[in-house]
Amino acid sequence: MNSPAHGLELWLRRLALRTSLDAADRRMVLDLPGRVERVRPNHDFVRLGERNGECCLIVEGIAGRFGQTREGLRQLTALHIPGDMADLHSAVLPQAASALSAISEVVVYRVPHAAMHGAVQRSDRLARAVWRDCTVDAAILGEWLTNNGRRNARARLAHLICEMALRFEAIGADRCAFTFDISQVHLADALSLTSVHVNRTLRELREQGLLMLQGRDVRIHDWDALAQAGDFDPHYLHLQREHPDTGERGMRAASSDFG
Amino acid sequence: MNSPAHGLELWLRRLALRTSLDAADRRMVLDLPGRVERVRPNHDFVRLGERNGECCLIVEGIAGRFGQTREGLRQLTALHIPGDMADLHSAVLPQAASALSAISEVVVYRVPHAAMHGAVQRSDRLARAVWRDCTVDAAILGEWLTNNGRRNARARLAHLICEMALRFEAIGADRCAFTFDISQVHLADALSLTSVHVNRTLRELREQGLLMLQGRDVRIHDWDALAQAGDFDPHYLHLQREHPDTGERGMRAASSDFG
DNA sequence: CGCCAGATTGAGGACGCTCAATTCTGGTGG
DNA sequence: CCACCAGAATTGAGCGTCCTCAATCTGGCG
Repeated sequence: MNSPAHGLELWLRRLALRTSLDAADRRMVLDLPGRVERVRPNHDFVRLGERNGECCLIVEGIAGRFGQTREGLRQLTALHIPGDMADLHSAVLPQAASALSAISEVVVYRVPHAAMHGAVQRSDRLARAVWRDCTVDAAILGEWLTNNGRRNARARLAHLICEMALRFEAIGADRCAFTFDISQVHLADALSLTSVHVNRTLRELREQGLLMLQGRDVRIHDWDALAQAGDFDPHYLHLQREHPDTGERGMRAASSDFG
Repeated sequence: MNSPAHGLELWLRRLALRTSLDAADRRMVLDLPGRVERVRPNHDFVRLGERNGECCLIVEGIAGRFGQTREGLRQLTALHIPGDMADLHSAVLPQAASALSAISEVVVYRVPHAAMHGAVQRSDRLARAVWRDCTVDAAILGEWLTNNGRRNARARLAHLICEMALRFEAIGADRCAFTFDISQVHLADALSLTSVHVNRTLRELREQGLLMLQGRDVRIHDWDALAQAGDFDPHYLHLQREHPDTGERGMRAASSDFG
């Protein structure tokens, strides 16, 4: 349904969130060339170790970055939704250290590195915004490490759902009722759990009246309780235009007036 | 012992690993202004949520980036050694999403963001190298997530030791005999384990003749076996000047002729 | 000599895993 | 319209890795 143009708009909106870009900057982003590609679920569109010459903008669907052990155990190290430039870092580090794979049916828009570098060289503001976007991905990664390493299954799952809710909200969805096209196996890969345990934990959250996840649809019944259960502080997502410059964080277990 | 100048040299060497920087670029890096600060073990030098105006180059000692849960459980999301620009990303995202803390006695060199931006604006090559350095940190973070999420304690510990060995080697140490000034509590924080379990696992590796970790000194007796035990593939560290452009990775369980 | 942080060891418990069977769901073709 | 199928979700039973809670030991230092 979504077009590459819409994907670029979503990305631009995020870039512009904390940097003031002028009309020329915006044009450059929206005019980024590329080619559209449709990827079936569970198919890689960036293979491990391959040197690739494009950044992949997610236009539609959910994509994941996978790490893997010798024994074949998989770990999702990132989940990407429309408007995410999934391997922006490949612009400066073309040798992929992890694979990108479609989780649902995905549409990507492949933007040549050369075009990306061209845009970034022509505008310092844009360069900074792009670099920052990379940095936000790293901040999310750090939060995932803390989440998976130091919280139990229930909190972990709640935390991930909260994160995805806010990220979907930022691209126009309803925070408490959105489509999240992912299987329990993939949730397990993201959370360093097994799908069996994800299933039981999901049931627990459902029975406690916090959320429902049926088929592709998430419905959050009690945002505050879910954020509390997930020990969720949305700061790391850097979704707000401006931070209250108080030095206070104070948004632990984000209350529902966030945003 | 180390001077800020030496720290900057180490950092520059890494920047220059994959980008050809000219004399002017090198000068700009080596002339980066800043102020030296000594930090005692277990003291934060970048506090959570505080907006800070400098990037911290580690000149001496070991520093760590910490995440934390509501209950106070801590997770190390990065370990930094001399020559690391520990919070380079703060140049574009000043609101710290995690704290930086000294693990051993640490000397940092605080470089004002303004100086960093100035250098980066004056040279596209430098801009790209700096952005890439940020990206390598993210690649390491991703590997940590996979490591902690999908490997058992023994492999996890072996993997981390291998990583640190190569990173120390890159700044002049001996891969198989180096000083790693860190407590078992901090190792546990890095590996998402408890210190008790780190202790037992360390003993196991010692009894199997793989390594010795006494006091601050690591001695690796059998590199190949340790890399095998840790399922260690050094690619993600991006320490080599050039990658064999074959598309083959082939360095799983890095053999000792790496580097 | 006393103190303290860190390392070490023991015993018991729990959270999440493994293996396996069963049910549900949506899509396909007859 | 139904039979069929594959993939996903669900549930059960038993188990193991790692955690918790101590207690003890060690080495450096005032």
